[in-house]
Amino acid sequence: MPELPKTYDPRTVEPKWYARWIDNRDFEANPKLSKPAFSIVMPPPNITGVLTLGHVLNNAIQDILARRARMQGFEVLWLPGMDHAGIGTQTAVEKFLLRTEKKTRHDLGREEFLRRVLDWQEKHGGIIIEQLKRLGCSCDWSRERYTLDDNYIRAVQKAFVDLYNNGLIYRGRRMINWDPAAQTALSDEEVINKPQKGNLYYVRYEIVEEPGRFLQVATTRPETIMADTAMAFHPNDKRYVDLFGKHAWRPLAREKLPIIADEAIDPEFGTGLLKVTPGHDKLDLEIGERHSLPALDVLTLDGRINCPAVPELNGLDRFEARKRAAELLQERGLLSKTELYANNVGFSERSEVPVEPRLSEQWFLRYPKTKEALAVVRDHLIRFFPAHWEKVYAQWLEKIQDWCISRQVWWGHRIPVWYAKCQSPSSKSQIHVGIDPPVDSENWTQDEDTLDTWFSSWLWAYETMDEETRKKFYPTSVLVTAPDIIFFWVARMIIAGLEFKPGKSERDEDNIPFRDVFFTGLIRDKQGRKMSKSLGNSPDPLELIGKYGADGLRFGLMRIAPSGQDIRFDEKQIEEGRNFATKLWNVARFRQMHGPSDAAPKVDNKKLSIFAVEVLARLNETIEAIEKAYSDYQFNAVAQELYDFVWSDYCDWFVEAAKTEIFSADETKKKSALAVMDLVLSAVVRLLHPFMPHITEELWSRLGFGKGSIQFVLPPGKIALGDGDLANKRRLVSEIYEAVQAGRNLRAEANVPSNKKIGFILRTHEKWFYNELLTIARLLNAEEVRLDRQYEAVAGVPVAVTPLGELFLAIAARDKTAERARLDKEIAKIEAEIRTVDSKLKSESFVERAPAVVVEEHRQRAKDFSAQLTKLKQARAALN
RNA sequence: GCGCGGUUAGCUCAGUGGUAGAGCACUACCUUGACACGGUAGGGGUCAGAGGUUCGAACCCUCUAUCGCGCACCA
Repeated sequence: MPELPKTYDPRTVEPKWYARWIDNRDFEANPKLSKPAFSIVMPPPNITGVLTLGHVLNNAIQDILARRARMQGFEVLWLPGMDHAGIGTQTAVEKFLLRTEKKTRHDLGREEFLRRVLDWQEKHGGIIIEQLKRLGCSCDWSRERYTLDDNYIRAVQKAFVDLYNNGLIYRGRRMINWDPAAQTALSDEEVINKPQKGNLYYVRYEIVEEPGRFLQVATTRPETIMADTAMAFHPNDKRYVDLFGKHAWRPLAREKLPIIADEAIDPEFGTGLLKVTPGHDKLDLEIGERHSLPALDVLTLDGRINCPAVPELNGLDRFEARKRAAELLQERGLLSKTELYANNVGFSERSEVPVEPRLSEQWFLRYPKTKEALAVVRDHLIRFFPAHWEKVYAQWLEKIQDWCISRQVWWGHRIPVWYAKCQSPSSKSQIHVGIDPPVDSENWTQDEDTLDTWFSSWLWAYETMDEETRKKFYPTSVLVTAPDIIFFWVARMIIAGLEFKPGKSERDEDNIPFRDVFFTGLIRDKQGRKMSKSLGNSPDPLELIGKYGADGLRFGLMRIAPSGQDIRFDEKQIEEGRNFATKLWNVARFRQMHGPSDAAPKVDNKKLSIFAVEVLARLNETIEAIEKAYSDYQFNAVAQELYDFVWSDYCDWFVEAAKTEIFSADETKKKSALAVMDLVLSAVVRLLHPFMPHITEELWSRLGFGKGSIQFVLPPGKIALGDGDLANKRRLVSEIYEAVQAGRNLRAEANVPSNKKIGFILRTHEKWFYNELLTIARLLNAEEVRLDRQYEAVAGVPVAVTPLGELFLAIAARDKTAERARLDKEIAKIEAEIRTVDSKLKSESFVERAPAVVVEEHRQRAKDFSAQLTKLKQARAALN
């Protein structure tokens, strides 16, 4: 067996193993096997996206779950894929065209533009898949899917057609969110409200029937005055009652406006008068419908004024026009005042421009199965982790509105609807809704629009699977996703599952898309800002992999990823992941230096050193803690448990203590210590494998723990330490370790260099640790630890009171002042402890009402402390 | 306005009623026969504030402050 290199080099090890796993088709799921199923569908990244830290976090978690399940004997399907990302991809290509050719998509025409998108996809598509492979993701790449696969397209169309035939999808002219930059309708979820500083303009409207009398109306949008079709006040508002039925002059594009009364008006706001603009405001449209007012549209699709009647404004951009309109009114004496005003404005999530409420003919979905969707989460057929997202989910479903699913975008799933070219108004067949075009297609034109990208992704959990796969792997075991798409995707997938029933029965539990949902946190930068391209604060994960290895990145990130909390990213933490990998590597290397490992180490409980008992007991505790953490999706806790066990319990304590046996001439003892190391190392690499797949596979192979891959080996179970004396042995070890720490502290306080071997004297009547003196000496870096029951130290020789006895440094007396100060500090510490414990014990209510165990614990502590204090005081008195 | 989450060491964060923790950073010593991407020791916290429940509160309850998120309102 070749010796391990001195440092671990992930750059050669990681790609080597990944290639081997792929060659062996280790990640491919076989639905024919009888092993229990475990499945995850990957939230499909955008086809032209590149890997971000968010993806790393999300996919590392999925990989951990998939790899752990594989080890546990599940048949695992982790199904990867990509999303066509309608608006996103189209916008990227449009920007590119404008920059390189100074052309818009309209210049090219639909067909040519789509060809260009495909070129773009050819060039930039799928990069992220290669990056995920570099991360070590164990996806079944043979099943990679795309939301524009032929089958998938048909499935999306079928969903549309079925919903249409069930009366759930309809076409209607309604107020929608219009994105003037992308020039498409958006769903409510794609609009983000942001507080904005603006002005409240007080505009004067003259009363037609009473020339010279003016009404004041407060508005934030004077540029839409030309679309006013009424003035309105609250019917109980006495100020305006006499005006009911009269008219006001519209100040721009002068027209007579009826003055009406409507309950929707808030008399407290502004002047209590509302200019009713049904074409540009949702509330106004409702008022307009109640009073049969016309809805005028004075904006173009790209957000300019379309009103030839006011040439000063016509053609101006909406924000330009707002200023100009205010000036015009000012010039005409119709603007009485302007106030600074903060209100919320809806922005397009994608284009980051304010959306325009707009009356438009679009396709809508009346959500089905909303009650059932609420129930499956409320009744925990689907469990959310962390659970508080259940409430957010429920609130969304309770207030749900119809979903505007059509987009004026070319890249995507074309709406499967055709309109007859020559319509005979009475004919019912002027619309054709179907997966296939009408037979006489030359007489029909297909709807120009495409479907909201989420209308395709909501089928992702099962339309990515064929019949056989679905039978085995649907519903999926768990979905791992970021909470910002809980409405966009998670909720809609649940609805789709319940509505389309892809499961093996009609029952909800067979049709829900997943059983658990784990919501990750969002990764922020060190200042707490969201990572974004424009801020440039998002590190390139590939660069991090280059510096720290994929395993280092994964482990470092997982250790700081608290469940459901946002994560503040700091590269230091990835460095720690890398350092941990190196630590593991080196402690394995240490084992390997002492001969070949035993794949099936046998340990005899009776022959184990007490230090071995301790480390194995800690391993058992760690295994238990890890299992609990996994069941709650507490990945950071799993990582932390492993980190602490490996670094502290195993490396710092056990390996150091075991060196006594490893370097001893006693072959039996040496073998026993090496067997314990094999036991621990073999367990540790298996426990770590889901987090750090490459290095653990390398060590598994190098140390020869098994012939095959570590991927399919059962995780370690707890080791039987059925020794009735276990607790006692563990107590002895902790007393030894405590004494060692006290002794090391003595050395340091006395300025003895770390590498200098020095003598210790232990004054004690205890005998039980005689056999461990060599180990104690090694841990203290002592040349010897001499036992002396009667030892009388010269005043000023440093001493520590330990559970084993009083431990003296075998050096000449120190400067008495320094030693006094040191002891005084120790005494003060102990006295403080005693005060705390005593005050509790003196309290009658504590002694009476606290559990007996707790009281007894406190009594024991008080006893120990005062014994320690007595000895410290004696040492202190000797210095006087 | 409603709802959710956070506030613990200089920093990033663990900690579900009984002795306040880790890593980083800092200080000192150390290249000791796995590891300087390392070892040993040390300093550093009235657990945001106030009140309550309890024998006992970082932890449970109420209120306040503050930061973040979601929803609603938005003339």
